[in-house]
This record gives sequence, structure tokens and C-alpha cells, in this order.
Amino acid sequence: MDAFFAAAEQASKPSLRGKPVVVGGLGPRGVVATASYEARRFGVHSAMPMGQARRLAPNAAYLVPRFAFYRAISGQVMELLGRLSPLVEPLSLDEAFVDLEAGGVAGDSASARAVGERLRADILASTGLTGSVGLAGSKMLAKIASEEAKPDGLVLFEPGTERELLAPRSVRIVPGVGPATGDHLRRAGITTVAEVVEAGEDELVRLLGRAHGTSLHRMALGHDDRPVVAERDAKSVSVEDTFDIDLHDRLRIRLEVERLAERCVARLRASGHSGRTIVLKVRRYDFSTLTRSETLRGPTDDPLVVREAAERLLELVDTTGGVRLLGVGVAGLADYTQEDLFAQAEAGARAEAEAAGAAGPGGEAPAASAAPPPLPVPPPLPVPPASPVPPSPSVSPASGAVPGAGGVPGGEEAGGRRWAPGNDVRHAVHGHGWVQGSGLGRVTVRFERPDGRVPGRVRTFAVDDPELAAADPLPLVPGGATGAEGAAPAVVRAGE
DNA sequence: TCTGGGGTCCTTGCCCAA
DNA sequence: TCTGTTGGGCAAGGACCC
Repeated sequence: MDAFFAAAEQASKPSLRGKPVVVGGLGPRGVVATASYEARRFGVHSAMPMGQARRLAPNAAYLVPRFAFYRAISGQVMELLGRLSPLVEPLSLDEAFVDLEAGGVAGDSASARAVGERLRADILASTGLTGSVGLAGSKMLAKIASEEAKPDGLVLFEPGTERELLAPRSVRIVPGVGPATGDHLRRAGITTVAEVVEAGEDELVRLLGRAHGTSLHRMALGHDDRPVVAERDAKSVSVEDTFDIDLHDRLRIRLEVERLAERCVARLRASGHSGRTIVLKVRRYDFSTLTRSETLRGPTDDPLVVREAAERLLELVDTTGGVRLLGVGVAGLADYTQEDLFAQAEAGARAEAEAAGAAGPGGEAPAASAAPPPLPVPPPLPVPPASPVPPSPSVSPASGAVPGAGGVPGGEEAGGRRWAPGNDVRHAVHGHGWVQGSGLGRVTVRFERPDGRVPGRVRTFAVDDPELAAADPLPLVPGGATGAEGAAPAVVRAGE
């Protein structure tokens, strides 16, 4: 999909069509998630600090992401892809590989091209958005082709042309070559794919290590036999928050770690997993990042076990100077029913052995961290903790880091985030609109709908106006997805 | 007034056991 | 019994991707 988040916002807000739109975290430490093509002309691009984007394009519309909305659109697109082949590998909400051969829908270049064009037309018809298609004999080349096709195009690389297509291009187009590897290669005099081939595998392995060197050399020759994989098992689950202002108070830091642990476990359970390795991530005031991890004897999805492990890990970290980000993750995932039965059986056996007088020297109980959590009855899902510390408005997770900040009605977020720019609202008299901005106790709303032809009218209300409420997004095309469906049955879950 | 969030994979170093 | 090798598990960090 082309400039996906921004395009979805432009499609749902007529007043933004043809205008620079930037979607991302709006707090002091936010970054750009997507910039519309109009905004890119000012030099704004993904991953750029929001402050820099605002300096480059001060008149652009700045909106928070509405993930539920994007997910719903993505589901529609993935469903279209699923009709082409059983092998669809989503890379993200807006990108996927499709194995057309496995689907039997394309036998040669001409038929592949026809399938691609029909797909683009179907995407436009069902979502109102444009997508680009890259067609090639491997994932790497299809990806490069799709980049060339953007925006709103189709590019096909004929089989057999791989090496000549790649040779003159920058090494940076090869998947896995980012800024660091690119610099490393440049210092060795390698800047193009042709120079990678010339350097030879041994030299690349010497420069980059075994795995990376070998794979780069193969890719440069156009050899990419990575299959399209439809189902991938998650390997870890994590949550993290960047704070608007660095945290210094040790108690506050500990409280945030506890909250993150509970959010992480909620996600872990929602995904039907348990995990063995607890990871604490700390980014300090100077942006240096460190992780500390602890591997339990058995997998757990117990909030208390994860929280206590995270707290132990925090004790290992010096936080003087301040902390800008905290994260808690669980890795070493296991299917939670099976593994917990196993852990339970193990725990039961150990309890029996101990009861029979076989306790270790000193008869000490095993450390809490080492005990596989017995889980005969899973404890209740954690609720957002009632904070013993009053929430400080000045030190909060950076805007955009709040799950549900996009399009989720209810407005349970504290601190007025339900009036975040871009979110949908409904007014008892004026109907459907979206928040253009808020502050000083006022919220400005533009009343317009996706099917509108001209920009809607703007009005300002008090933030606590009883006639104004958070609302679900409206579909971009009649009958389309909105993200408001509780359990949309026909929607392929993608990129989750 | 730099630098998000949620992931994956690789490398290195250490420890331990076979 | 001692020593060297190998390999696995773990911890930590870095790079990369969208």
C-alpha cells in the first residue's frame, strides 16, 4: 500500500486530500510513522523525529495513528491476496508476499501481470486506496520491484534478468543491508551490488561474519530461494514506553516496570502463549540501551512471576542520570496449554519428591525465580493498576505509544488523549467529524465524512461538551471495513 | 529541539557438560 | 586423572525491518 497510514487518513478526511499529512507520535519524542507523498516533498520521511518534520513542513496535518482502522483495511487487502494463493506472507499491515505459483493463478509473465493489475483494481474498489505490485521470481526482487512501482504502479522483473538489474544498484537495496552494514561496506570500497559480487564470498564473510556475508553474496548474485511462509510462530512478545520526560525516581521507574510487565502478560495471554525468558529493556538518558534477561525453569504467563522477574532485573540496572524508555518482554514462547500442563506435572512431581523427604541440602525451597509456575487455574487477567502515585501529566508515555489511541471509541485514555488529532468523534447536532486539535480546554472538530466531496466545516467546543463523544471510523467505501467491527468474520488476520 | 514500537536474526562471550 | 575440544544454553548487544 502506498503511504498507507497517511493515505487512509486522506481517504477518510476529504479536507486532507492533496495536502501534506504526517502520521506518528505527536509527543515531544514522537517519530513519523508515515508521511503522505505531499509531505515527502518537504523532506519528511518515516522514522524522522516529529520535531524535525514540523520544522520542514509546518503546515502539514499531524495526526496520531489509528491502528484499529488500519488493521481493518489491511484485513480486507489480505483477504484479496488470500484469493490468489494459499501462500501469503504478511510483512506488516501494508505489505505482503504472495506465492502466485502456489496459487496456480499465473504461469507466465503476461498472466502474472494481469493478476497484478486485477489485484490493484480490486484493492482500490474495496478499500478506496492505491497499492503497488512488484512481480519477480524471488522475494528480494519482488520487493525491489514493488518499491519501484510506488506509488500506484506495477513493475515486473523478467526471469533471467536478475544480475544485470541488480548490478548497478546500491548495496542498500539488498534486504539486511541497513545503515551500519552499508557504512561498513562503503569503508571497504563496496557501494554497488556489482562490487559485492566482485569482492567474493570470503571477503564478505571476513567483513560481515558468516551468516550475513554468505547471504549478502548470494543475494547479490540474484539467488534468493527464501520461500513465502504463510504462518510464522511468534518468538517473543514485548511492550515498551518512551517517556516524554526522563524518569529519575526509582520508585516511579519500578512502578512503570510493573505496569509494563502486566501489559506484556496481557498480550502474551491474548496470543495464547507462555514464555520462559523475561527481558527488561532500559534506554538511558543518553540513548544508550541495555537489556537484562532471566530464564525461568519453565514457561509462565503468570503476571506475578513476570513482574517479579522484571523487578529483579531492574535491580541490576543503574538508572542514575535518568531513563527515557522502559520495556518488558517475554521470549522463549511456548504453546501455553501444553507447556503449562507439562510445567504443572513437573511441579507436581517435585512437590511429591519434596514431601517424601527428598529436599535438597538445607531443605531450602527453590528460589521463586527458578520455580516453574504452577498454573492449575490461571490468575485473572490484570486490570490497569490503580496507581498509588497520581499520574503526572508531564511525565507520561510519549503520545502515540498508547494502545488504542487510534480510533478506539470509549476514550478511556487519561489526559485528554481521546481528543488526539485525527480521532473520530460524533456530535449530537453536527454529526460525524474528527479532531483537528485541542488545548486550553477546547477541542476543534472538522465535520466531514469519507464520502464528502468538499472539506467539511470546523467548530470548536469545550473538551467536556456532553454532546461530543468519541466515535468509530466510517468506512472508506460503502460496506467497507472500519475497524469498529468487534469480530469481523470474513477478515483475514494480518500482521498481528 | 533529534532519535517510536514491536518484532527477528546474528554475533560474541561465558559457562558447563560430555 | 588431567587436558583439550566441542557444542548447547544463556546473556547481552547490535543491526535490521516495517
